[in-house]
Amino acid sequence: MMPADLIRAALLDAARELGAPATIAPVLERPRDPANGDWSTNLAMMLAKPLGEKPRALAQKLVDRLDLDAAGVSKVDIAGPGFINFYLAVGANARGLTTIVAQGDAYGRNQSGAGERVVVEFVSANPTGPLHVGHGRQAVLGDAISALLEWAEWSVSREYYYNDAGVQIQNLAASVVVRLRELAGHPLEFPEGWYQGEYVLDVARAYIADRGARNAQELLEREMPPELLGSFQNDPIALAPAILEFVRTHPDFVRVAVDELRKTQDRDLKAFGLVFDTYFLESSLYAPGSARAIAPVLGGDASESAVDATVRALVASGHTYEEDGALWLRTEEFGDDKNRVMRKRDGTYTYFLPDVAYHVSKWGRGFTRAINVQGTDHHGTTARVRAGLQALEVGIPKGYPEWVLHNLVKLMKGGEEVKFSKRSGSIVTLEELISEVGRDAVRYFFSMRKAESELVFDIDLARAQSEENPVYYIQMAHARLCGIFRVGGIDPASLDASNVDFDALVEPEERELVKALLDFPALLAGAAEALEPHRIASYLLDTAQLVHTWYHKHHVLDQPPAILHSRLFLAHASRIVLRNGLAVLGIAAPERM
RNA sequence: GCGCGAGUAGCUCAGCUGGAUAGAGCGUCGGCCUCCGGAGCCGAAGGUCGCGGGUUCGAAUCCCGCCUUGCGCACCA
Repeated sequence: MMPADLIRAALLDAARELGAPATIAPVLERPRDPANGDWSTNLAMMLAKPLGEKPRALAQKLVDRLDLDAAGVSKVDIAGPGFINFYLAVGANARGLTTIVAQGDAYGRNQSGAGERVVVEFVSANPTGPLHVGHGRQAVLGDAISALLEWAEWSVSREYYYNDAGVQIQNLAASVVVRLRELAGHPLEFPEGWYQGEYVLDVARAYIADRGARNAQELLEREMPPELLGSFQNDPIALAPAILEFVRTHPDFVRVAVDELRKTQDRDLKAFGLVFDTYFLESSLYAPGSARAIAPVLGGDASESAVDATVRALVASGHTYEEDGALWLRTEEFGDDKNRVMRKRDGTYTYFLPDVAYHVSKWGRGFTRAINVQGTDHHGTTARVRAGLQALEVGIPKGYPEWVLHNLVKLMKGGEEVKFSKRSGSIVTLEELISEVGRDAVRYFFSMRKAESELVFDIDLARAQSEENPVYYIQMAHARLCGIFRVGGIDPASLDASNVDFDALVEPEERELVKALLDFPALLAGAAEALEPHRIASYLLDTAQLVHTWYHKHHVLDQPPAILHSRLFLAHASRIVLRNGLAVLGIAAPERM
C-alpha cells in the first residue's frame, strides 16, 4: 500500500468515529505549493456542515484520532479554512520508486477496463482524396485515446469507416473520366462539386493500367460511349449527366478509384505509424447477406442487407410513419430536435440510415462501448444516431455511442491562413506536414491540446522552432537520463532496490520529481476516463522540466555510494515514466539524440 | 432564431471535475558552459480568468442572464 492509501484509510476510520456517514470517501490531493505538504485533504470542510462543527475544530478532532505511523507521515498540520496537510518522511515517499522500477514498461497501467471490448472509430475520411492536416489531428487523437484505453485494460479495436457508397464517390469517379479525357488530349472543365486534385490524374493512370490499355485514348475509344469523348465540345454541363451515367453503370470503375485512394491513405497512415484493426466499408451495409452480423440483435432474415434489416426493425418497432411518400422515424421521441427521413420519396435511403445500421453492427459485433472521434461539424448527427439506436429498442444503452468531437485545425504559413479544400484541389496533406516537421512533432502538437479547442498550426513556426519544440525537450530529458547510464557504464537492469537508501533523496528537486513520477498512474487513469490525451502531453512536459532541473543541479556519477545508488534509481524510474508516457502518445523515446 | 463548443499573460494554450498566492511554452529583457549532453539551466517583466448577478467556508471551474466568436440546424453526404 502506498502512503496515500494508508492516510485515506486512517481518515475514514477517524471520520466514522466522529459519526460521519458511512458513504464518505476522503479525497487526497496534491497541494499546489509543496510547502503545504505532500498530501492534503478537505475532509474537515466537507464534514463541517453535516456534523455541525466548525471546520478547523473538526480538523483537530480528526487529527487527534489519526494513526499514521505506518504511512510514514512525519508531520500533520491544519491550515487555512480547515485543510489537513500531511508531510511524508523522505524515504516513505521515495520508496514508491520501487514500484516503478519493478513494473517497468507496465508502470501506469490499471485494470478499470477489465477486458471489456471497445471500438474506437476515427479518421474515417471519404476515399475521395489524400489525408489532410485535419485528418492528422483526428488520427493522433484517436490513436492516443485507443492507447489510453489499452493502458486501462480495455480490449480496443481501431476502426476506419469508409463512406464509399454516396454521391461523392460518383463525383470522384466522374472526375477521373475528366482526367482521362485530359490525358487523351480532350480537356474539359470540371463541373461544380467534382474533384480537381492532381491525385485524380494518378487514379486515371491506375485505371488505364488496370484495364490493360496502352493509353487514355485507347481506353476511351474502347470502353466509353462516343458522346463521352466529345473531343469537339467542351461543355461540362451538357456532358456531366452522361459521365455520371457511365460511372453509375460501371462499378469496376468506381472500385478502381476507391482502391487507389485507399492505397494513398494507407501510405499516409503508415508514415504515421498508425495501424487499424478494421476497415469498414459503408457499401458493405447494402450487400445482400450483410444483415447476418446484426441478425442476433435485430432478428429477421440474415440474407437481406443490413440497411434493409434496420429499416424493417425500425418499422416493426412502431416509431415510423409515412409522409409525402417518404418514410420517417420519430427520433423526437428519443431526444432529437426533429424527426428524420430514412427513405426518400425516390426510394433511396438517406445517410442517416446506414449510420444507424453501422452502429447496430458495432453493437452486434460485441462492442459494449463505442467511441467516435470526429470533427465538431458532426455534432448535429449525434442526437439522431443515438435516437435511431434507441428506437430499435434492443437494449443498446442511451449513451451509445460516445463522441469525442475535435475542433478544426487552422493552418498558418507565412503569417496567413492556408485555406484547404479538396474540391478546389488546394490541399495541405498530412504527408507534407509529416515530412516537414517530423512524425514525433506532429503527434505531439496534435495531442497537446484538448479536442474542443481550435488548433492553430503554424507551419513556419513548427519548422523554424523545431529545436525549441516541446517534443524534443521531452525526448532530450529521456536521452540525458540514458546518458548517465551510458557514461557510467551501468546497466539499469542491475539496480537493486534493496541496496538503495531512499532517505538520501532529500533535495527539493528530487522530492518534487519523485512525487510527479508517483502521480503518473492516477494521471493516466484520469486521462483514460476523460478520453483526454492532452493531459499526458502536459504531464510529460512538466515532468521533463523537473528532470532537466534536477539533472542540471545535482550530479549522479561523481557522488558517494549512498547518494549515487539512490540517484541512479531515481534516474531509472524517471526514464521509465517518460518512456511510458511517450509510448501512449505514439512518440519515440530515443536513448540518444 | 434554435442547438453544441470556445472566450485565461503580447501569441498559442494548460488549469487534475469546487480548494490555499491562477500556471507552462513561445516572444521580450537580464544572467550561467574546465562540470553525467548548453537540443540545457536560473531570474525578471507581463492577468478585471469576456461582462453582470447567484450558490458557499471557498468559484477560472457549478447555476441564471447578456456580449463576442466557431460549427451545426435537407427527402446532401
